[in-house]
Amino acid sequence: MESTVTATKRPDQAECAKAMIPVSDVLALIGGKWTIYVVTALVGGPMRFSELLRHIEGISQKMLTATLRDLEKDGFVSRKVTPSIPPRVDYELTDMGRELREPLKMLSHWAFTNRDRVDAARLKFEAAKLDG
Amino acid sequence: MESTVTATKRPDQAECAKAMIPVSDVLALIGGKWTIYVVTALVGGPMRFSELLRHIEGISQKMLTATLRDLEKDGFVSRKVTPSIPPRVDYELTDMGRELREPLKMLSHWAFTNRDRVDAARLKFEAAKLDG
DNA sequence: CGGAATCCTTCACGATACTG
DNA sequence: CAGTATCGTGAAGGATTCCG
Repeated sequence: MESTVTATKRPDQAECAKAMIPVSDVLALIGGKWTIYVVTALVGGPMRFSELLRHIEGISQKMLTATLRDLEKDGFVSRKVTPSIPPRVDYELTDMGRELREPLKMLSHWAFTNRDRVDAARLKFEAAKLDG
Repeated sequence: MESTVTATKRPDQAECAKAMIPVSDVLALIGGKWTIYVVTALVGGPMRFSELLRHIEGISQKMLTATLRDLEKDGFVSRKVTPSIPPRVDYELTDMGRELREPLKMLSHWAFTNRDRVDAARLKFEAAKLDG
């Protein structure tokens, strides 16, 4: 079956090269400074604009608006306006938005299990720099 | 055992809120414009600086240097100098760098299976904007 | 309340030139 | 060959003000 496979084949090279472009794309989609914070906040259910603003510490109203617009544009969140006085706008994750959680969980798991390795590498790098 | 658990608990909220910070960190680590290109190029094995420069289309030597420095600082790639004439520098993924492929594969898989959904959402968003 | 508009700062990135 | 140094640009993000 696999008698012709050589040890030097390295199929991952070409394979990953193709996959690289969409990865770059999705990174552009969720790579914004506040994107994952907004997505994560909405995982628990729909939220109003002002709720998000209070819930996500440090975000400005401008960036919240921009992030929500981008997420809406790409189909990750839906926007429902209730024309009352005062107006009410609810944001909610779409099905696709919720499915984002899977790859995000992978990333968070990786990040959590590797954070001290990264820290150690940084200290080592600093030390090596001082030694010359 | 779990008689006190209510239906409105939504454990994902708090759970994700904690995981959010490291996700944001790792996104900052690999969020650079060229980072995944460099990592992907190195998946096939060690490479010299000039090889990477030729292999990664469009990258400048400044950005390649900067990206490699960042990756080295965080422990994703190792740098081996051979003081010959002309000098030779080889870059290679560390174990941790190789482990990055798993979450990256998740992202690429997600991106690939969802790219037309994103496109559709964008068209719909554009159309809705024109309708007013 | 939920934005839009404006101004300003920072910084990532690109192009080019120079060096051990 | 493998960088460093310098300059310039645009986009991202922050603070503030105004509006329906």
